[in-house]
Amino acid sequence: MSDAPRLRHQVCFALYSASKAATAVYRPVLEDLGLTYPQYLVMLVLWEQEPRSVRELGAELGLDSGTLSPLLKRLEGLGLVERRRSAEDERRVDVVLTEAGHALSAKSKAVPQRLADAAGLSSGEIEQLHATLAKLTTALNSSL
Amino acid sequence: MSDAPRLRHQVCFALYSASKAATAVYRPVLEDLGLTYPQYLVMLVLWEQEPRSVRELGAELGLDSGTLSPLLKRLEGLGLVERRRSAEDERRVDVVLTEAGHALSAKSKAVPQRLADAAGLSSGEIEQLHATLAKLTTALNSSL
DNA sequence: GCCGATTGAGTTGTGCACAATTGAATTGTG
DNA sequence: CACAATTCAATTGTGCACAACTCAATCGGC
Repeated sequence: MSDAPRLRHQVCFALYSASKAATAVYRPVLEDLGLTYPQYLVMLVLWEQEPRSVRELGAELGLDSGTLSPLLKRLEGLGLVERRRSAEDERRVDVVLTEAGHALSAKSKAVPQRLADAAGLSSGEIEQLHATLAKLTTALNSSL
Repeated sequence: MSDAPRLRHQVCFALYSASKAATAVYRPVLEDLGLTYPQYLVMLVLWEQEPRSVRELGAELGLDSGTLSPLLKRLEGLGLVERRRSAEDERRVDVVLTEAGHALSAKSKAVPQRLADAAGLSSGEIEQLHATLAKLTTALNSSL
């Protein structure tokens, strides 16, 4: 007993819980779009800029091909993206949005507000949280 | 392009990234203990108090039986816990630590320090982050 | 130009997360 | 007491995360 680390005192558990809670809030909203949360993240990157290689998507999101390959296959199955071998470098696969993929962008605009509404934090707190998380993530990733 | 939500501006992505980075820092440390991160969380709960029913573990961790049942089966396979039907209520399964499970507690004491070392945040920032995350998680979960 | 090293995407295998369902045990109400 | 409703754990199915590996394309040094 006793001097073992306590669950409620652990920042790692607070992060884990908050992250799960956030995706749980998004889940029903994204379900209306026909997307899972990681699929939504991929679409966010593509809505910013396309085409993107699998490699670039992985760098943005911190995911490897073992995660992205099947995920992109599902997005392609949904008719939202297309994959094609890059002409300049035959190792690369470029991912581009289909017309349906572009169209979904409009329907997605209301998504982030959902989290803000449910968060119960002031915009100042949100901003500070965001900054601290960014700093933390950078430090943790660079310690590996 | 345009007014689509941007990945880097999303708090949900900051949470997702930070949570993944934290478990990545823990992974090699926990590997020395023979545990995955969710298995470590379950052990944390049991080190605080046992026995715990599957239901109670799920309530503490926010996980359902679909996640816990196979996870506990693996912990049992490792010889760290035992499961047995509760005497008072035959629906419940009580999870108890084995001797090896108790012994692992001592080796786990150094684990949380690893994250603190890698975090690059002051203890004040950590504390504030923890408080904000707790508040956020409560608000998000109660909005469901 | 050749060849070893590296890079990029995909596959396989393990484990977590969650929805939906099953089936047994218990509870509540008539 | 009876029995419908609820609770609890387990199972099934889908999808994400990551390690380890394969294989082809490219790059670098000579």
